[in-house]
Amino acid sequence: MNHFILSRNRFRSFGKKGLMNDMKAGPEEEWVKSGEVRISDLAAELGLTKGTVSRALNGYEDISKKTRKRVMEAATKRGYVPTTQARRLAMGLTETIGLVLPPMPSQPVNTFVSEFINSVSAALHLHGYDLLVHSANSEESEVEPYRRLVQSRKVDGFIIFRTNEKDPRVNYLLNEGFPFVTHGRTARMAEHDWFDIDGEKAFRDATSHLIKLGHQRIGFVGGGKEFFSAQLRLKGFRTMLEECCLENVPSLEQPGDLTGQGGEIAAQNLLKQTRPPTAILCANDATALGVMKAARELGFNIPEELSVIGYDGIALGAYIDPPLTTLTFSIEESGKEMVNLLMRRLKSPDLPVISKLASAILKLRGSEGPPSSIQNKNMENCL
Amino acid sequence: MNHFILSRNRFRSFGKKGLMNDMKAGPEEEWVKSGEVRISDLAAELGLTKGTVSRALNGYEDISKKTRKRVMEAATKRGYVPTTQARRLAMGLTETIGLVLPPMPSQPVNTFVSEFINSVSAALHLHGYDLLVHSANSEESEVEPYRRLVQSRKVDGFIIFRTNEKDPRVNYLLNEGFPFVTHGRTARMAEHDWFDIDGEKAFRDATSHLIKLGHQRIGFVGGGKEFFSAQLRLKGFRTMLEECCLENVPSLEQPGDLTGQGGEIAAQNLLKQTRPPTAILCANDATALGVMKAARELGFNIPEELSVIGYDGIALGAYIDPPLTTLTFSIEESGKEMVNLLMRRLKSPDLPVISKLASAILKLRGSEGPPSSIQNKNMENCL
DNA sequence: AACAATACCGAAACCGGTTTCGAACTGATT
DNA sequence: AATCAGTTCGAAACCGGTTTCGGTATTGTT
Repeated sequence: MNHFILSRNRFRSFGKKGLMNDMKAGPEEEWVKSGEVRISDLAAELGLTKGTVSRALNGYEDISKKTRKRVMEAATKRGYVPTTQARRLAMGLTETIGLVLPPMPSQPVNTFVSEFINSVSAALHLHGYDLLVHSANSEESEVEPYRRLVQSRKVDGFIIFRTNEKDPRVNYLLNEGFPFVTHGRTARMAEHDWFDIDGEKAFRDATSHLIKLGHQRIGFVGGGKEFFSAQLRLKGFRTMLEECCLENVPSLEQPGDLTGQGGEIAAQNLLKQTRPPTAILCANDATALGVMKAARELGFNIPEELSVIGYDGIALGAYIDPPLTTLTFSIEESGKEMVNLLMRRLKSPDLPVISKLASAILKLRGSEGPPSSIQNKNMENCL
Repeated sequence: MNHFILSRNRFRSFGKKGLMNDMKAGPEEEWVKSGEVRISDLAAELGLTKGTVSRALNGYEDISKKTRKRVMEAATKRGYVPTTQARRLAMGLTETIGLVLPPMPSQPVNTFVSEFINSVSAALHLHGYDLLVHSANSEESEVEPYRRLVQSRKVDGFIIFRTNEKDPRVNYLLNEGFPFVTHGRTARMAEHDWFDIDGEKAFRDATSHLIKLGHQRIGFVGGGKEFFSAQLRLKGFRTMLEECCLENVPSLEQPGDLTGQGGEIAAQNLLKQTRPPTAILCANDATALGVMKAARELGFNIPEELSVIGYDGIALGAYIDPPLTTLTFSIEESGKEMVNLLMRRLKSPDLPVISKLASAILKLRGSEGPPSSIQNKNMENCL
């Protein structure tokens, strides 16, 4: 009748830290909540040691079929689930990946972050890993959260996104030899795994599309110089201009900051020129929205008098007037691929660095079209 | 000279699980990475036991000032940081809160989730808690992720958002006696802590605003019936109509699904009526965007011929034409307050249930105005 | 039937901390 | 000098698992 041998820990109920009240309750009482069975309870109930139970549950070969069956059945019957903390401590790993949210713009406009978290978390789950999301405190250094997570051994690796060309987080983790994958390239991309969207190609495509429509004066609103991705987009723009023998006019390249406000300012600078561009390429959709707003206010009709193209593929772009043509990519794929890269790295830390480049596609929605007055002066030379 | 006594665990470097290569490296070598010092190392170095070191670091009273100072200094010098997993196992808590992302709409338009996660995570950090973000697998039951997290004891509590009136997650956790706080009310709100925005009042305000502008036929596009919040918004709308002696026309209340598409369909139903409304109130901004799109396509000028008001306060609303008037609230405050409620609950599980209601404010941006033909038939009776 | 090989399980160490208990030492009191 | 209370720390148990090692019991072989 040793059916209900209880370890004293049974009474450490959730968060209450063992207020052993009501200990007189009979052993047959149904006060057992899910997850309150320990491996030692199971072992005692079966007349085995916890080592044996553990091996039986984890598929060791030196357990007889009969015993294994007994153990498995008792485990499911009693609803035994191993305590994660204990298992992880014993195995010397955390099965947790850290993701530190970069400081948010005060007016966040795109849903990348939530979609990305969703996708990463789902992919991690397939590997038995958890996602720890940490927010960056703008008071302190950018690497501080990473340092804390590494030192307290809360995570086995990191997912980093929105990389800068010279990225302190990357420097720290490389120096520490700690596993991570970035979404976006960095100056040290040869030393770490990364996933990125081919923004250069994307902007070559977009530029080419505009040129084929007949545009010859194309403006560009960039992102912060610190973002590698923004530079690459600019590079794609320039490359295609050159390829098509179009002059690169410096005044048509405006800096931006990836926000709507930045787009407004940049658009004013562009459209108030004596010969304004007939099309504007924007480093992201938020910028494009700012550009469209400024264009409206300055009396430019889109797309008749001004074509606008963004980057990010935000869903909202489909609902504005005119719907925003944009470069879009799969966030879900990004998350999955990054998790694959990271899992590979965790399994075999000494494998050579690899990377993956995915492409964005141009989603035509209507904010671009042929310029009102087509002047094909130089076109024939090239196309 | 016992300065560098090393426990064998020193060599369990990150993820490699103790491949003790290079053990011949001299003790003076600088291969010690951050976070690789264990409490036993510290104890040996100081000629103390780990129990003593632990108590010294945790401020127990039975440690002499001299010893405490020695320990603290050695700890900072060697960069000792306790291993979280071990500490948590010993103390019987996880210091982790779970947040399960509900299934995402295919075209998410608002940034609530990322802002919310950011805010919750920051607030939790102040209390020494971590945020575990889990994504819901649409294949399985809604409560399954919660069950797993509870049983494997990965979290001490939950943050739940986007509640339904009858919410299986809430039922499960209440039954389990597991701590949680919801963002949004439920049918069992008397039994659990919750935080919510007063959507009813918000929609009374918005409706009142429209009525004062002269509108008498006001349409409403709701959210799914399962969402309590959507019902409350509808209730606010109806209440204010009644209060102002306006007839509640059933055909002016259209169901929606909180998406842009849903808004489009609902708007078509409303605007194709023989006497279309002069204003439409939408359960959220995504819906409002769909409504505006449909209105444009049907030739309604906004706000001259149709006023539109949304709810959520998405930043993008400021960049469309016309800028979307909306009801907005502080997501940061939501996160903070919810964390406060949850921390209180974790500290003293038996305290009575409390709740907090915050209010949304009407952010006028331009998508509403007086109706083109003002007929003040019934107004004088009420105002 | 004797012996080696194998299957199966218990015992114990371990992961890295926290916390309880009691012993040794200190200094003050009588 | 003996007693006593108060400091200060060591020893050991504990959290809940995993993994190594070795000892029986069983089986197979000649």
